[in-house]
Order: sequence, then C-alpha cells, then structure tokens
Amino acid sequence: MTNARRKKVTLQQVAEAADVSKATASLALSNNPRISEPTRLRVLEAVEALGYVYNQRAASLRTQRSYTIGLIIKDVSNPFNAELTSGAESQLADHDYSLVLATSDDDLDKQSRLVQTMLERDVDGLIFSPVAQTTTESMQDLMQYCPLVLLIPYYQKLAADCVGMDDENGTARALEHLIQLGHRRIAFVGGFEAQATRSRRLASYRDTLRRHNIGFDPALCIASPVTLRGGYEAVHQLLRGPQPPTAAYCYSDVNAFGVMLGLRAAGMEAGRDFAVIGFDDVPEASLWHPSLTTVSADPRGLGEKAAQLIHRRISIPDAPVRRIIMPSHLVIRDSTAPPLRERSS
Amino acid sequence: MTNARRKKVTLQQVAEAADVSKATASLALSNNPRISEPTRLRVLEAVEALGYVYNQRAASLRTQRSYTIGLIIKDVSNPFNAELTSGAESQLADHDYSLVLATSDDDLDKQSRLVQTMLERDVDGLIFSPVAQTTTESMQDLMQYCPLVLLIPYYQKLAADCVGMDDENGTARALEHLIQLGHRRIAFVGGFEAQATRSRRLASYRDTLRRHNIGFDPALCIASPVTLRGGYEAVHQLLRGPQPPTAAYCYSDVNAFGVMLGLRAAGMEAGRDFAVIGFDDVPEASLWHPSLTTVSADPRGLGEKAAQLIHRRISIPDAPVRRIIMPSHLVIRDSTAPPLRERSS
DNA sequence: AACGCTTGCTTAACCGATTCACTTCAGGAG
DNA sequence: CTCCTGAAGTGAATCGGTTAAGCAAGCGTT
Repeated sequence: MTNARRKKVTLQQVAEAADVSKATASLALSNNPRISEPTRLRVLEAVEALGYVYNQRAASLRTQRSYTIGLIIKDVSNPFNAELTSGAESQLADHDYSLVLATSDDDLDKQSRLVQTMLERDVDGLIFSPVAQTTTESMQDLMQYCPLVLLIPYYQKLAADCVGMDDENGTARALEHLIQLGHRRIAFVGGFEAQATRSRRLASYRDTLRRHNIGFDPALCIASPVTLRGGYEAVHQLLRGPQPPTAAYCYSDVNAFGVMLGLRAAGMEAGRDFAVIGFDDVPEASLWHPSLTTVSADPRGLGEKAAQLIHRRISIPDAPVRRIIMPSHLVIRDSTAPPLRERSS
Repeated sequence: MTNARRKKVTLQQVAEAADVSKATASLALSNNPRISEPTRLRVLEAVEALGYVYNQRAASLRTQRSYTIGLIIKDVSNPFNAELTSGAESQLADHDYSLVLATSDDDLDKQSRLVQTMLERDVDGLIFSPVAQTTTESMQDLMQYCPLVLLIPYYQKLAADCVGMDDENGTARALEHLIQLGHRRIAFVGGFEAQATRSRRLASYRDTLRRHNIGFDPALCIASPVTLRGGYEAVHQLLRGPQPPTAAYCYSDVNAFGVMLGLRAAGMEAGRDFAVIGFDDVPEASLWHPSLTTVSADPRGLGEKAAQLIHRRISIPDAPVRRIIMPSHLVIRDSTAPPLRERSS
C-alpha cells in the first residue's frame, strides 16, 4: 500500500533496539563525547534499521529553538521580492534554518493574522516587510515577542534592525544623469501613494530637482501598480498632457518596461525620443531593447543581509541595532538620451 | 529596553491568573462547550492581561498536527515558480496552514537534505517539484513518511497525487498554429536537457511534426537556461545555421522574450519576419511589443490545486490517487505570422 | 431517600525529544 | 586494601500544550 503511512519511529524505540537508554541514544546522536564509539555505532545502526527520523519539533519544545525564521512580505510574485526571498532562503538554509513564508497582499488585517501565526509557530525570528499603514507602536510591541528585522529602513524611531536600499542616492544619481543630458520635464512613474519606499524616492526626486532649480510639477508624478501595465498606462496619461515630459524616472524596472512598451505603442522609442530610467536592475534590463538605464539594487543581497541580521540578533540578543543601507548605483545603458529638441538643434 | 525579550507566558500562568486548572484554560481557549461562559471569559481576560501567545509547536507534539506544509521547488526567482508559490501559500493560509519554503537549486544533494529537513520539521505534507535525476524509488520511499503532492505528473509508476500542465496538448496546439500559418522549419528553444517537462514537450513537438509529415531536425532544438539570455543566445545560434528556422516554439515566455530580443538585435521582428510562441502566458506576454502568442498555463492555479490536493490527502489518507492535468490553451497574439516567403509571393 | 444524569471542572498521562544529576565500574595512586 | 578519579550510561524532570478519565455538586425522577 503506497499511501499507508509508516508509523513514526521514536527515539525511545531506537534506544530499545540499541539496548541503551533514551538519554544515551539522544547523546549518541548529538555526538556527545560521553558516549563511547561502539555504543554510538549501535545507536546509529538502530536508527538506520528502523528508519528513525529526528523530530525537530519535539526537540524544540525543550531546547526553545525552532530553527525557523518567518518571512512576511507583501507578494512573492513581484520579481524583486522573489529574488529577495530566494536570497534569504538560501542564506538561512546554509545555517540549517527553515523559512516560513507568508504574504500579506498589502492587507493590514491579513498581515496582523500572519504575524500572530508566526508568533504561535514560535519562529526564532521574523523578517518583515510591513504594509504602509503599519504603526510604529505595533512593531514596537512585536519586537518584544520575537527578534525582528525590517525590510524598510524608515522607522527611524524604532530601535529595530533593518536593511534597505539607498533610495536617496540612487534617485539623485538617476535624476542628475537625466538633468545632465538636458532634460527638464522629468516624470516620476509608478509605485503606490502609500508606499514608504516610494515616498522616499519621491522626496529625493523633488529634492534633486530643487537643487537644480527645476520646478516640481505634480502632473508628472503618476502612481501606479508595480507592473508592466502600470507603466504602460502611466505613459499614456503623461503623453496626453499639455506639456508632456521628455524623460521618466520609474519606481521599478517593471514599470520602466511598461513605459517603454507604452512609448512604442505611441510611436516613440525610449533612448531616441524619450529617456527612461528604472530601478532594480533585473536581469531583463540589460537584454531589453533598448537596454535599460537603471538604478541597480540587489534584492538577493538584501534577502541575504536580512537573514544575516536576524541570525546575529538571535545569537546576540543585545547587539546594538544595525541599520544597513545597501548601496545602489546607476547603470547607464541605451534607454537614456538627450531630449529631442537638443539634438535637432 | 526595546530588545529585551519578553519572557514567554504559558498556559499554566494563564490558568493560575484565571484561577482554573491548565486543562480548563486549554478547553476554554478551544471553545469547548464543557466550559461555562463566565469561566471562559475569565480565561480570555487572563490571556489578554498577560499577553499570552498560543504555542502551536507545543500543541502539535500532542496533536500530531503541525499545520505546516513544505514546498520544495528548484528556484523561486523564476516567475512561474513565484506565481505557483504564491498560489500555494494563499490557498494554505486560508486553511490556517503555513508554508515552509525550500529551494533545491536543481541540485540533487541539496534536495535530499531539504527533504530530510522537512521530515524532521514534521510537516503535515510536502509539495514537491523534484529535480530531474530524482529516482522513482526515493519518492516511493518518501511517500511512506509524509503525504506528498508532486508538481510533475510524469512519474507514472508512482501512486502519488500530482498536478501538472497539459504539455502535450498545449504543444500540439502551438505547433499546429505555426504549421497552419505555413511554417515548416520550426525551432524548439529553451529548457534543460534533463527537464522532464521539456522532454514531454519535445516529444509532443516531434510527434506533431511527424503527424504533419515534417522532418525532425535536431539542429533546430536548442536547450538553454530558462532566462531571457537563454532565448537570446539560442536565436543567434539558430540564425547562423545553414537553414535557419522561420519560427520558434519556446519552452517558456521568458525564453520567448529572449528570442524576440535576439531577433531584434539581428534586425528582425517577431510577428513580421519570424514567428514566436511562448509557454506560460505571464503578464508581460500581452503587453510586450509585439504581444506574444503563447500557451497559457496557470501557475498560480497550479499552486492552489497542489495545496488543495495535499489537504485532501491529509484529511483522507486513503483517498484514491489523483493526477490533475491543468488545461492549457493557445492564446494567439501578434508574435506569430506566416513565414516571409509566403507573403512576398 | 436513593438513583442517575448533567454540568463544570480537575487530575494526570502523554506527545518526543533534551539535559541535569546521579550511579556504576574500572583503573591508578597512595 | 582503600580511596579517588574519570569514563560511560541511566533516571527522571522538563518543555507547553491536549485529552481521557474521574469527580463533585446540583437537579429531576420515581
């Protein structure tokens, strides 16, 4: 019977088979030097013979370590998050931790339920990308229950470990590149209004424009879902305006691709008739045609760093708070060129 | 002290605070009718007052249910898998199960370790996309330890639940469409040699060609990583050949996009100079320019179905084996057109 | 008044490991 | 010959819940 479930073998049974006590069996398996080599081998043989599977859960009840880390993000299907998840997972796996994944769908209620579940599962730590409406208090509270690493570095008042990207610097570099090329009407495309990351980049966008004496035009800022379609539709809206922009700085590469597709649908080509910059530097960016100028982030590295941080916090609970800003840099490719007027003159 | 960890409150403490026994507290929390309303309220108050967090792990030791499902896939960053994961996760979350994610990186050794870990974590079930070299025996063995749902329907000898896509039918439809358009030299691009899914599609590709009396040319079959670059490089190789194809059927949309980019780099345009078909129908497919004709799969649905199956297997261990083939259908868009010669005649 | 049935709660065993404190035994020192 | 020490193992408590079985009180029957 293939579906018949093998009844579980316990350490007790292994001990009996090896003719030792449960305690000895346990010590033997953990390579405790108190146990002689012959005895250890007898135990290992019994394990083999009976098909014993160690029960991590039972052990954790005593040891108070579940070797499990929770990851709460908004959505795995977004490539940025998928990479981040991948980085965190492999980093954790290297240290014998497992990853419990949960997605909040950007829903505060669902997020609360997930956090609760994670606590009940007794994860050793939580890597958490909170939805925009999450209060500082609730996170403060959460920190008392479980080691925490935040995936946004923007809760300044919170003494929590966190990792994030250098949105400011990346944004400034991107805009300076466009300005240097001669662009003056530069759109900001993509991301939801409430997104903290977007707010940061938007602030930096305004800031950089101001430093270069360029007026801020709210009509050039289009919020949209972080999807191709989001960028696609945004560019249509922009081109219909009275004074269309000549360049767009996008919230993500995905949005940027959408913008490029939208331009093409309108008979324009990025890098020739319009400049486009993305954020993330996903693999597609270099292969797209024209290749995309973008702010290179490292989502996988972000996930890895988060995993490292949670590790550190678990092993040294009183370590000083660490806020890691992952450097970002501008990768200049073919989607950016001077504005049309410039060249035709 | 923000990082000070709140020491855990146990049910015992709640019971004392509510002046009842541990058993009563437990029953009260599970809404057992044996417990009177006033008492239940006292317990709930104590829970609130002490900040008690239920310990699922401790409970599971007794109940033998961990409410945890393992998911082992090769790689989360692939959008298909990301969607699948997302589907499985949300379906499981709806039933109060958590998802433990692990990625094998297509490495047999790592996969074995992960399986072992999952068993030790005592997952209630395992959703598993085995790497190509996995033996039927090892899976047979695994089934004895843990309810299993496979993400490939190709282990025919195994009485295991599984879900997969209808590769044959999808492939046949795609090729028939190309043949009907007049194509005779049709390339098969993408996927690794060893991939079971690829083998299936390749077999179906040969089959369909044979049925239409078209010779099979191994030079037109290019294996490659499931990435943009994979498709990009494949098309270069194809176009350099003595008798280049006029169309390509790709292992995945991602490969197809790569092919389209490669064509463009060679001065050709999909849908005009060359026909391209993908597989998956990712969101980008409809927005790409030209939009991509593709076999529509439903990775999210796949993940959901897998979750449902594992559920069913857990609640009815002796239920008959179910092999679900998710229907796939061809979505015809702009990337496919008759071969050049045809139209110039 | 004796009996049984409910209701509402408690006692204690149990799940499967870990680990502290203790025992036993052999060998060496004095 | 006795005492001490270290090596190898064991017994039992423990982690934090669940749950079967039992018990006491209250109530309605006959």
